[in-house]
Amino acid sequence: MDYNIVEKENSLILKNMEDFEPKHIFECGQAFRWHIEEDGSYTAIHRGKVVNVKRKGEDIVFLNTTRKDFENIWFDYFDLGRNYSKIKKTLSKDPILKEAIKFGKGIRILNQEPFETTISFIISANNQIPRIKKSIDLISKGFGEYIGKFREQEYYSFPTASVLAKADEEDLKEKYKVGFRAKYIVESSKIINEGRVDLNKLYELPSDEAQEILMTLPGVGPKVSSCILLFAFQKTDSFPVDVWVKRVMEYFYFKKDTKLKDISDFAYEKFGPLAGYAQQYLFYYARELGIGKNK
DNA sequence: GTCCAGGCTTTCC
DNA sequence: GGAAAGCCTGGA
Repeated sequence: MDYNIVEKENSLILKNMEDFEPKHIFECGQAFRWHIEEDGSYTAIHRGKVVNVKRKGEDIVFLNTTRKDFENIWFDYFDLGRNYSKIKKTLSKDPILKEAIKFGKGIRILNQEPFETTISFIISANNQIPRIKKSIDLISKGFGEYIGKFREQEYYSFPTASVLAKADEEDLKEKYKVGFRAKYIVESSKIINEGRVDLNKLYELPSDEAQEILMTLPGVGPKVSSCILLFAFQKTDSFPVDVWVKRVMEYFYFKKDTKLKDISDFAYEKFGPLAGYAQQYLFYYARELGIGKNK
């Protein structure tokens, strides 16, 4: 995408950023490692760096970073090489997506780290967002490395597979609040650490083959693997169906109770390689409006 | 092979 | 008391 970047003392400013809304990006459920500040800005952590982003009029302001880190890390993380106006234009041909996009027009799909994303979405199963965030923060603090402070808040990296492979299940369960998912976390970390599943290989594979491999990990089923594919591997044809997406799809498209597999098949037929983006707009829309909750 | 019920930790509403 | 970004197991 084309954008104008301006450097000031300790900040970078991206001028006229229409397709970038920090609230939409961080609160559309794709990421858990962010902190909302009192001024409404968001502080995120990725690849050992901490950045703060905020909308200011037509611009987006990045704090606590450098031009070099922006180019090497944040450009990719925020998916700035992609033209979201074009994606939204295509999806808006569908009247329901058109409405959904109005609510989440500043959504971008982040490119997150594979291992962290895998464990995070194992934790997400049958769980609630505040608690998911809490567990991930505790795990980072307990097993990760100290990175630095920003506005009195300390930030830690997410641990590696070799570290989590040695974690104690009872500890994870009780002190880190992951409950029954503890054994999935340790077992999956072991499998990845020993190279029985090579996450880096998944970038090159088509979505269905990559999904099959991910689903050999304990705690990883259809929904969790779809999230990992979409949020870490840029498999944008992946369409995770959670309770919210199920509700919103049934409410608008099917008008009846529908099986998860039928919903994701339908979405792939309808949206093809843009299915993943469609899912994010629909998810945000459904949650913001509480669609289908009282039926 | 597919489908489905029940169980799972704990928090939040 | 029920639901929560579901998965696993066992049985039909």
